[in-house]
Amino acid sequence: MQLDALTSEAATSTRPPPTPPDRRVLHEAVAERLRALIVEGVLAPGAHLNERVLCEQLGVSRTPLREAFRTLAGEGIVEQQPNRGAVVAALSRQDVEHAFELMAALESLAGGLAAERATATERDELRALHFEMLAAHARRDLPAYYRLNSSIHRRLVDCARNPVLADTYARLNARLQSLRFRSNLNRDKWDAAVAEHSAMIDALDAGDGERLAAVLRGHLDHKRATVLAQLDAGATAPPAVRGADGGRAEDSR
Amino acid sequence: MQLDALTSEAATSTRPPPTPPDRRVLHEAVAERLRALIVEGVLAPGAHLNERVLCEQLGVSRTPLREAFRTLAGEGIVEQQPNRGAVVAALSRQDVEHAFELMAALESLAGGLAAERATATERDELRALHFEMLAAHARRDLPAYYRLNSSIHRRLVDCARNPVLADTYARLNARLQSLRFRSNLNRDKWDAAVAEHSAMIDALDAGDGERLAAVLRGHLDHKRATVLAQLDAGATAPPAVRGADGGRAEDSR
DNA sequence: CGCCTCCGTTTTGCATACAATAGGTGAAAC
DNA sequence: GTTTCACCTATTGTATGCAAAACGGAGGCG
Repeated sequence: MQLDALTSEAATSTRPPPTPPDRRVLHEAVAERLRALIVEGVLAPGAHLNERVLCEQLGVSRTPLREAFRTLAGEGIVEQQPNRGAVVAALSRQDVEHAFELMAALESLAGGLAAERATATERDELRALHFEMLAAHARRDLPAYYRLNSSIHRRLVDCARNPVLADTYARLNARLQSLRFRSNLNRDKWDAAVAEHSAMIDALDAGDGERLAAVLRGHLDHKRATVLAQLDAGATAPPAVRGADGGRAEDSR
Repeated sequence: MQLDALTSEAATSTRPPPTPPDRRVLHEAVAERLRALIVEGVLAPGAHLNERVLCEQLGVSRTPLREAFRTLAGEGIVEQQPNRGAVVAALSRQDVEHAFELMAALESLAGGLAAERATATERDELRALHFEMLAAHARRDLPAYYRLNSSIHRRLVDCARNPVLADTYARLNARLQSLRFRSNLNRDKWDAAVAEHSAMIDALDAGDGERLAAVLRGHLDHKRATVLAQLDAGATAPPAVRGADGGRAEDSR
């Protein structure tokens, strides 16, 4: 497995600040790269993160890698055991239930606030994204659907005008991303989720925070059930994805 | 200013695992020490954390110190600016409002769950702590009151049987600790807070999650008002506490 | 035959050395 | 007198080297 080094533009030195010239500091770039690898499932939950191996694969030394580990540990994405290295955090079934329990509270809080605080522009943009999501649904384009779905939820939370809430939500969401990434939806559940989203948008436009919060609670409840069903189904046939040390991925707790 | 090194027991080497033999790994010990210094206000909000200075004062090298920085940054207690070092996070008035908005949601969620899930033992212990708190209140022992108050809230959250929630709560609480540490209470507000606590305990024992959640929302609302009032009062006469670089503490955002 | 211990290897934790960036100070030019 | 540029210093970011702890296996013992 080759993870590609971080210097994606080694020879092109003739542009100081074009888009992002390189990533500002190395340990942030490393953290970002690792985060992506974990979310994509390349680094499986429970996988042991060998420092030397990852250093070679990412083309950095251990210092920025270890700082990235601490960053990700703070986000709950990896867990560090003293003198025993870092492993990709593995969510147990209960962890998922707990996370969704909290997520429902966060989103319903956000929804209630968003109904009061969202600007007309924000509502319009959310409705636009909603239609894009309907398009993805109609095309059965699951990746696009997920992207738009996440985007809608994130923007809704942003409408609550509470950065502390938004940050907490993002952090919790990050921990669940790796689960959702490869989840499939059966048609009925997908249709139901889309219908709930329509109700969300309606409640938001109506400025009915109570109703929006209730819709979100229900929506999250269904999402939780879907993810848990997926988890149970996958538990019998765990995906054979390897960690950074060559496949010694341990089981979840 | 001398912050004392971490080896608080340099000569006493004749006890391998008594209480904490030494702190497990250095960077965790450093993080804990820094956290304490920040909560106690020794390192003031906005203070620049000079690596070399802190290294000397804590008696460690830069590597574990920097890892501790990342840990604390993940907790939102310090902020790291690329190539410009770390500063103690300074909460603006709005940050405090946002934090309490979220805190109220978290605690009311926890309360609702705790009313369902708390064991008889836990209820008893909470009631016991409540009486201890009443004692501290009667004695006007503010430090003891704060300690018991925090303990009660933390245990209540624990009763919700949701580690993800508990962790999120703890993280948010940590960010607010430095504010509450030196807050004073006038008698009326103090009495009211104690009365609310009594209502909390009663609702918990009655198993009335709805009522408990409502009491907690009100309680947090009052707490927020108190802290904000304190903040506004303190804003005119900021405490002259120095950072790690000798007093170049910048203003909050 | 199983378990326990000892030793070698691997891996993590910490310290230090080196490189690069930012900020400040001084001089020179306008 | 003010502004600007260049250099210098201080501070952060990265790499590497060394020490300690943990895993793994071989051998011995019960």
